Amino acid sequence: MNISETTLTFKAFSDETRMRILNILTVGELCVCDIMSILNLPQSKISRHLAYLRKCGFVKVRKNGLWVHYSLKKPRNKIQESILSCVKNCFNTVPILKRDLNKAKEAVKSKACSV
Amino acid sequence: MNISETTLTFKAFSDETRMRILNILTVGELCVCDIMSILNLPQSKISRHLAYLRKCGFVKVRKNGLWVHYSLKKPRNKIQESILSCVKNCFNTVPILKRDLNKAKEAVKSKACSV
DNA sequence: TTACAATATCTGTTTTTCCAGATATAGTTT
DNA sequence: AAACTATATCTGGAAAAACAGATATTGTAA
Repeated sequence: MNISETTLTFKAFSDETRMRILNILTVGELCVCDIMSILNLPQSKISRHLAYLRKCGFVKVRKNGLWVHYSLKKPRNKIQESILSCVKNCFNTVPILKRDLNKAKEAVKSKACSV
Repeated sequence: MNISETTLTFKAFSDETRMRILNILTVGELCVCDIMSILNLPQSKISRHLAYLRKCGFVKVRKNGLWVHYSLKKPRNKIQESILSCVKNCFNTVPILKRDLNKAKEAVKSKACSV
């Protein structure tokens, strides 16, 4: 574990859009269009930040036809692990993150039904 | 707790210099000259990042004559608290942070003796 | 094979962040 | 008060990151 890997981990969360994306991915796998509609942000913005998160190894991708599904990767080290558990425990104290999370749960639930 | 405060918390740790400063402050109060010699970085660089950390409420200042002593503030919310405990638990897996920490402990110890 | 839909990437621009070196400020000592 | 010391801030510039809108790519469906 080196220091630039460590700062990278924090950088992932130091942008509002990425923080919101990482937050909602804690409920499970989502496709880009889900993320767009949950966060209500333009597609190119979402895609750009997802590319960032992919590059620094925070999320993984599953392609299925036209859809690209994103989910959180298993944490690779203690720091990522500990920060992710922080996300899960603390972020419901931030209104917008809490709201996003509820929408995300609905999206995941309705998906499970339709299968 | 709002979201920009949250991203700010992560931004504090998303720069190598600031991460190293926050890391060594976990051992106790240090003055700017201590920090300079522990991290071996130019004074203006340290000062600039300390100003940043001051502004976003991570550190507090105690002036004593010519010296300015910095220490960590008590965490203001669950997120800061949880990240700081992450610092204390995880950062010894990062060689440079571990080394910094040992130097910092010496600095604090020798200070305690001279009083 | 044409049209469409989902996602990714490119473009040009603006904003933010970081830096080294210079200068300013404000206590201390002589 | 002059010289010195510790620290803070300013300057100008470089690099990185962000954005919206346009375009490209790649499956799918007609």
